[in-house]
Amino acid sequence: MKTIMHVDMNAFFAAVEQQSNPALRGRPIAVTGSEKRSIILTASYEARAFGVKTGMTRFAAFQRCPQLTLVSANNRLYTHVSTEIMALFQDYTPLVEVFSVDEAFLDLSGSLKLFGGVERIAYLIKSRIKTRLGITCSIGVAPNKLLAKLASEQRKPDGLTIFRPEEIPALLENMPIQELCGIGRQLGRQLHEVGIFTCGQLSRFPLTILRKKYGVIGDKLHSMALGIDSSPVVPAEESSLVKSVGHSRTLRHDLDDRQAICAFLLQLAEMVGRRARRYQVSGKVVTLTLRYTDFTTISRQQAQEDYLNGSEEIYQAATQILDRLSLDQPVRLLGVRLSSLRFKTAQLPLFPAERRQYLLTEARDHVNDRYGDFTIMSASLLEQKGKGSHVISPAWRPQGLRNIAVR
DNA sequence: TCTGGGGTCCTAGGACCC
DNA sequence: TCTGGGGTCCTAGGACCC
Repeated sequence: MKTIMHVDMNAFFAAVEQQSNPALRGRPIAVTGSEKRSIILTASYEARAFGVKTGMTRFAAFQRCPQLTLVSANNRLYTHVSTEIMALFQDYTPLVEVFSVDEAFLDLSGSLKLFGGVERIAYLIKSRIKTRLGITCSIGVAPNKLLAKLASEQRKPDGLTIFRPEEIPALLENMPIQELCGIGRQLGRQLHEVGIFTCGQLSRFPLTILRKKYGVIGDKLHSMALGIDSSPVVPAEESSLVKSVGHSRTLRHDLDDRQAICAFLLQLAEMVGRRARRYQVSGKVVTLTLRYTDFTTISRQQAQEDYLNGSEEIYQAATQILDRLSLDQPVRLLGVRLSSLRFKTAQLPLFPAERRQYLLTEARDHVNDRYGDFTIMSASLLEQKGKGSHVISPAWRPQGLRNIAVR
């Protein structure tokens, strides 16, 4: 039987902001992107008391809490704090899986004796994070990741919940299904429709019907309802190669002018290309995503003849896809993604023209790494400089793709 | 002043080959 | 002189996570 711990920072972005600016402490604040059309990324507990939640528009948030203070997300600060926290976990086990910027799983099966039990490890982690960084976390402990995550959800903020193996069947019997990681709005609604509200009910529902309706997900649902999860805690150095790299952006104003759209695509292609080059991957498939004014969203992908990671090549591929689409409605979001990736060692091209382009890109990346994104860029990007806000996504992982270089 | 951005995985249909 | 199948790859969309 394993001992898995899930650590979840409480209102992470908001807590970090309140810690770094004492004037914000004890007050309802919310972290958002810098753009007009951005949403609430995280609300402080003071703001949550008013009903302010992640995903709300600023407008909706102010309706619920007029005295709300909005703070623009500070990506660098959060990654810095996150990296410190994740490093601290390493003191207790090398088996740390970073699940997101503010969450991690720790396999403590081999560390319990050394540190005197799981309660003590939880106490040490909590107090060290609190002392060093001034923020709190909720911790869940259970025999597997699914249950550890469920446990950490039980008490917030600053909670510690331990699910002992013998208590689990009783705990699950009346646990609402949507508390399980993997059952979202859609699945939850569908299961409710057939009268399944608790894990107990789900576990007794005929597996054959679940399979018929959900395929492999049906099997997964059944075992989840029983609290079964055999997935291992995978540290970054053992995690698999990244599958895709992409960026998307909601525009400040909807656009229907092809030239203006292309200018944004160039910016996105540059961001995608640069990240791919930094990770030393190239990809065979380029995907363009468009969201129209009415929110219908389409994606079109195209396999390329060769693996590529040059910004210009990605841009060309994206505009080729754009040419196939009609722009009968203004566009509110654009996205570019590179997938079917493979690890690619840097190799100087053979032909002079390509070689020149390669060296140019390398030099440009070097300058941009050193002096900031878009220090050197295409002339057509000039008028947009600074427009691309770099808001960190909560799904960001500190280790990123570090392991790729090892392969 | 309606509705972000980074990913992964699964499904279903069609093309194509044998 | 007809409607077989299996396998694989490609594509689009949607559900889920944070």
